[in-house]
Amino acid sequence: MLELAILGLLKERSMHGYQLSKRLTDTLGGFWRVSYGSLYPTLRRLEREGTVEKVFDEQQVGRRRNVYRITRKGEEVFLRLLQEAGTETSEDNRFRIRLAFFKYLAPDTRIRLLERRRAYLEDRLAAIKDTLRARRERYDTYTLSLMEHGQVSTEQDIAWLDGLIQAERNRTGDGAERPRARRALRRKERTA
Amino acid sequence: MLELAILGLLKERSMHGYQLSKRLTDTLGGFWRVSYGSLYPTLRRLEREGTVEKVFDEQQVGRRRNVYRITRKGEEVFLRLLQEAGTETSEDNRFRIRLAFFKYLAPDTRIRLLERRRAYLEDRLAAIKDTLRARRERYDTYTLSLMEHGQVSTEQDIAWLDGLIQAERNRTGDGAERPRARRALRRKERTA
DNA sequence: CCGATATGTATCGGTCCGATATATCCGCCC
DNA sequence: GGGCGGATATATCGGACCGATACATATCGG
Repeated sequence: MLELAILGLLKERSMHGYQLSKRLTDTLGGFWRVSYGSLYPTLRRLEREGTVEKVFDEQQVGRRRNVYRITRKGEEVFLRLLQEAGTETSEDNRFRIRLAFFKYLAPDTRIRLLERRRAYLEDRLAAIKDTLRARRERYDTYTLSLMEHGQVSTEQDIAWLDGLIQAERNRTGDGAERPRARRALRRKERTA
Repeated sequence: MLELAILGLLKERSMHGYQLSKRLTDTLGGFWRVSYGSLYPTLRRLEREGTVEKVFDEQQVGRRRNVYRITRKGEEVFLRLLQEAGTETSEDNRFRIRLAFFKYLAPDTRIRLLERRRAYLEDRLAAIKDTLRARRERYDTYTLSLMEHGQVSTEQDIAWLDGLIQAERNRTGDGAERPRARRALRRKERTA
């Protein structure tokens, strides 16, 4: 995840670690605060792997800083990472990061990723509804409120995604192709 | 976090690892899927620390299972963990878990935690608004949509919290004490 | 000029994740 | 009855990421 974010930001312009952390914290609006304990080791790992490289600051005025630049290989890795989406818990944040770099993707890839995310959230929503329907009486007020809030939030996230998908379709001017109802991905059986 | 969740569930009734994971995944509605890679090692750690202990299944019919019971010390640790709230990123999930065990807290402690969480979200909201006001033109459509969605979601989370706080006040019948505007916690300067 | 704050890099221990291995039990269908 | 798929159950491994902290240097207000 961090790798994707770093490469994406360096694609815009070369930066050093501290700038990366600032930029990232801003964009994600507090949903993810990058930790130096992951950032600096990751930067060195990426350098070792050849996806980023140090920019030599000849004059070296002022404070010491390691400015990094993305390499050709890094660009390739970035585009590959950007397109593959998983179904893990951490995908919540990963999707946000992905979206922040959507401009680098082709419109149909964008739509594919948005619909994939939508299907995932539909799954989550169905799971919550199942639990609420089948075992509602088992939970206390607070847990219930938690689950109901989770349901509402998820519904609103889906609505937001629908807006993005619609905007994407309008942008391409492709209004003829009607969206098909997609089969849910990896539907979890919660009715055990 | 996992420690709090395990102790909380074991407080209700003794369980083995697999049951814990099921129960947890249900309650958190897909926002957090407990990994066995954390669950089993943590259970053993807790046993080592003496907050849980194995229940001896004398007959040992059927499949092998390790049933755990919470100890007296575990109860104490649980109540302590439940009350202390931080400001880390992981607090998003931690708060959800905390809320799931709110019934074990005194009403005024509940209100304190809810207001603390509210203040934290207000901070986050202010940070997002700051960024949007000061650097709106710097971001592309997708990043902007991301941040605006973050804003809306946070606002709705706050409204949800307000509902919970209000319900709590009504429950105690203490309608006389008017809520004071709380100073925000650790307000981040984003206007650099 | 001094102290507080911001900038900048680095490391440590620890928690948690995701994948995978292994084994047993149960229901079902042929 | 025999076998097969799926649910139950525990365990481990490498790695990602976190939170705290240390340690510098620059900047700015008073």
